[in-house]
Amino acid sequence: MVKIKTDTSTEEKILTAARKVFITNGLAGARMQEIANEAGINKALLHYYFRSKDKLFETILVETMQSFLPRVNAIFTSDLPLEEKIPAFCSEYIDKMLANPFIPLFVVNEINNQPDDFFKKIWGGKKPDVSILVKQLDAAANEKKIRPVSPVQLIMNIMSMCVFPFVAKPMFQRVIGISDKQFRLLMEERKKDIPSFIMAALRGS
Amino acid sequence: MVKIKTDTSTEEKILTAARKVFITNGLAGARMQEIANEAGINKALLHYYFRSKDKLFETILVETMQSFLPRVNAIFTSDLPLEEKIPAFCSEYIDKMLANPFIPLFVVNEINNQPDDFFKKIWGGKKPDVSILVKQLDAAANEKKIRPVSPVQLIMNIMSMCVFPFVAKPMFQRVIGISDKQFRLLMEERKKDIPSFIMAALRGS
DNA sequence: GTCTATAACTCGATAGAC
DNA sequence: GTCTATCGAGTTATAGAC
Repeated sequence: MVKIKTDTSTEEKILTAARKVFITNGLAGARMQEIANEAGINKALLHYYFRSKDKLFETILVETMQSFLPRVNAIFTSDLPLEEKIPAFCSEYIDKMLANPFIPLFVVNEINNQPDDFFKKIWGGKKPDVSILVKQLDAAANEKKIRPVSPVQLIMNIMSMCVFPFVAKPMFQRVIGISDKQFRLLMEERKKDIPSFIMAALRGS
Repeated sequence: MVKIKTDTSTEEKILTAARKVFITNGLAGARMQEIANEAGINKALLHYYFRSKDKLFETILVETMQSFLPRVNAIFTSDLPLEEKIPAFCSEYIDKMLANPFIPLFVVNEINNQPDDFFKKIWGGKKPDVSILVKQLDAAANEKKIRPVSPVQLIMNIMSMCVFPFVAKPMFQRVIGISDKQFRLLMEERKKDIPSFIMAALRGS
């Protein structure tokens, strides 16, 4: 009789615990002991399942990113018109981060610690294709639908407005004095506010 | 004869070294040995001047923020008109980060690790006053100079666009394929591009 | 104040019983 | 597969000579 894999297998318990600890503390800050406690097992078992701390970390990292990027990338490189693509992108991105609020900081740290390793693991050699967006912006500018705009600056602006509030959440919460719940509502609003802000900037003078 | 304090006193050497190591590696990633090497002294002296690693770190943190915030805050809470305030804010902010490119990531990590401690040390109880900006936006909207806009969303947008590119620099560099020098030029451009992007969004439909 | 030497401790990893 | 016990490398911190 084949053993049915359950969500509470030891391996799953370890992964769940490791996800939590690595994502909140980073690689250097995480402790194997803490992961073991969180999983309700002992340190030795961690090494039995995943040879080393580094290997366990890499597992979490790759798994996390692969749950995050594909859909966002698909929207970004699609041929949806700008007025649909930008809202779709923001909405998908913000939803993913609302569901996994610690990932942005985690990723930002990895990006800065081991950039080449990181992108090799995530993109596997080929990077996101921005050429479609560039063509769209050119075309829209030619038709006078928007003013001419640097694609690079635009990409930076969109990503910044979507991601940064999550990375700096504790600061914004203290400046404007809001709870976690209110923060979530604010981010929900931003799924619409960011696109309309951007479209206004693109059309404006 | 009174000893003149020079920039190369042992204490200064330690602070310079600690700044570099802590800012690039964070508290957990930093090694006292590395700081000692960087300063050209031995580990014992670090403890002689600053009792512990934590104390040394706190010194760096507070010093860093106090070199960073006052001018930015002054602009933010000034009564400059919007068309001047926003460019001044972006310009000052980006200049500071160009001069200290690792600070944004450093700060973002501190914000997330010990938010209450952090803001107590930095703001000492009172937080930045956003009321002036709120009034300015209201007034401008009443005079039909800009469309009505949520101050909170606007503040998030401005800060995000200024800070996030520094935090995610390695990613942007790889996506658009640029060197450190080109990145710097891009950020110089943004000192103008962000304000014009924002003003266009504020005026637009 | 500055150094060398080393104590005290943290933490990842392994050995070996069950 | 899972546990207890422990090793050993790496680090912070201190003792004590100069």
